[in-house]
Amino acid sequence: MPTTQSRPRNRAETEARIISATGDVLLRDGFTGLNLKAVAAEAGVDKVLIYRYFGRIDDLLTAFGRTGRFWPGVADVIDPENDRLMPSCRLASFFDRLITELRARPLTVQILAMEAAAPNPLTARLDATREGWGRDVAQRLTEGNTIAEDEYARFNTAVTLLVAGIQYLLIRARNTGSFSGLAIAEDETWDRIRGDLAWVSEALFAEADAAFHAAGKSASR
Amino acid sequence: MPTTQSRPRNRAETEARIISATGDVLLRDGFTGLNLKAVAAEAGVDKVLIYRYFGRIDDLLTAFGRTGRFWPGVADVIDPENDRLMPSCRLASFFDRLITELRARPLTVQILAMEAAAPNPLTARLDATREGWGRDVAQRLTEGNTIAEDEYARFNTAVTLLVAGIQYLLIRARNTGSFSGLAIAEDETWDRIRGDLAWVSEALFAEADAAFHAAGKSASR
DNA sequence: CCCTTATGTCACTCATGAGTGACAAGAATC
DNA sequence: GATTCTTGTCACTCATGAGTGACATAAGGG
Repeated sequence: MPTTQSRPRNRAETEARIISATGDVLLRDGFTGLNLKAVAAEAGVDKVLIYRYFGRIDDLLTAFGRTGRFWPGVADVIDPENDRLMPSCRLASFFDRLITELRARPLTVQILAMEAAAPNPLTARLDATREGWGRDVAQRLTEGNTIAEDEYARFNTAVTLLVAGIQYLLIRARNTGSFSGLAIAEDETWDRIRGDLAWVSEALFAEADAAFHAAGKSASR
Repeated sequence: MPTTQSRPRNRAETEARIISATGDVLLRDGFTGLNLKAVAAEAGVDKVLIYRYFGRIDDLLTAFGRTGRFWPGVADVIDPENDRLMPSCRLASFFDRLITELRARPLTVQILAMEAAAPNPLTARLDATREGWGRDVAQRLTEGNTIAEDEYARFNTAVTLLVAGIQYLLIRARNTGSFSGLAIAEDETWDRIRGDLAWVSEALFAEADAAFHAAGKSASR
């Protein structure tokens, strides 16, 4: 509970405190504990200022959504050597990086959980950011390789389902230690998942890898 | 709003009405709209009776959880011809049936969404039901086939992730029309997903299928 | 130094939902 | 028919969170 006595008047700083407090509350109490009173208390600021500066609570969420880059960028999840890797390695590296990025963003996982419960202005922001992300990623993962049209669609579905599965397990890991026998709260489990996904990637891309080799490009990382 | 005038006094029926109303509210308004007042109104019954007959709201959820078989049984998701099918077909049939079963249970999907938001007595029930389900299913899918120890673990992770992905997409489909380009609210999309998962199953089980053929068993459905 | 405005504080209303106590009226029992 | 228990109704309290109006004071401009 920060002192409210000696702080000089400063709208910009107060706004920043409110935004920051929003993230802190979300992180600490989850989206179920996110409300104006809690944010005001966390920021050491009167409720009224939130209304004055941001409008209603939805607008605060919108403003909060604008401040952070919650979703990892395409560059963050694509291997820097992507172009030289064979398809399965590209995909394995993508899963590896996606897991790392999302596990490093507990706030993002909270927003994902929020989104799963019910969409709102904040999750809409995340949704918009993610718009096209899937397509861009898929493009980076497959570009330069000869993959048949229908195979591409199947590949897309498979990757989407696996990405969805990763998100879901991360959401569940906030509250649950074990999912279907996987200790999803443990780092070691996620290391194992990374490894297993590398195997899945190979299985999914067996043909594409063969074609890649036949084309005489370099194959391993 | 049912009439409260002429209904004869009957505790058993009233309890049944309350339980039933719980499911109706959950289905209609989602778990965010589930509260005592709404349940009482839906049942056309006074709030007090819920306290009297069930105790607090958590106990109502527990009672509600006891009444229904929300999670599909192992037999519902395993092909009747499972033993004669090759591994990839077993898995494909499992995905097919799981999707069918879960899509036919909107209430279950609501409870899954609840569980993702925050565990409670009702979701605990679902969780307990599901306890061992994954193991049993995996056993049925692989029994009689020679699968190496480490390959089994990888297989397990892959299936868990895909099942998690299916659950997540179903949860999201309550509120969102499109996820990563997939129109998850449409029946046709789910038909396509079933087909694509059959392909994924083949890719994951290529080796096991080969071993199955080598053992001279019948191969197709 | 005074006045205006922006910043911050306080004290409320309104709505909602959990939970409780007291009372009214059937239904069975004697 | 009077008594008693159960079922159902009504009228509240308590807690919480959204949202608003009125006031106080710091800061800067004239």
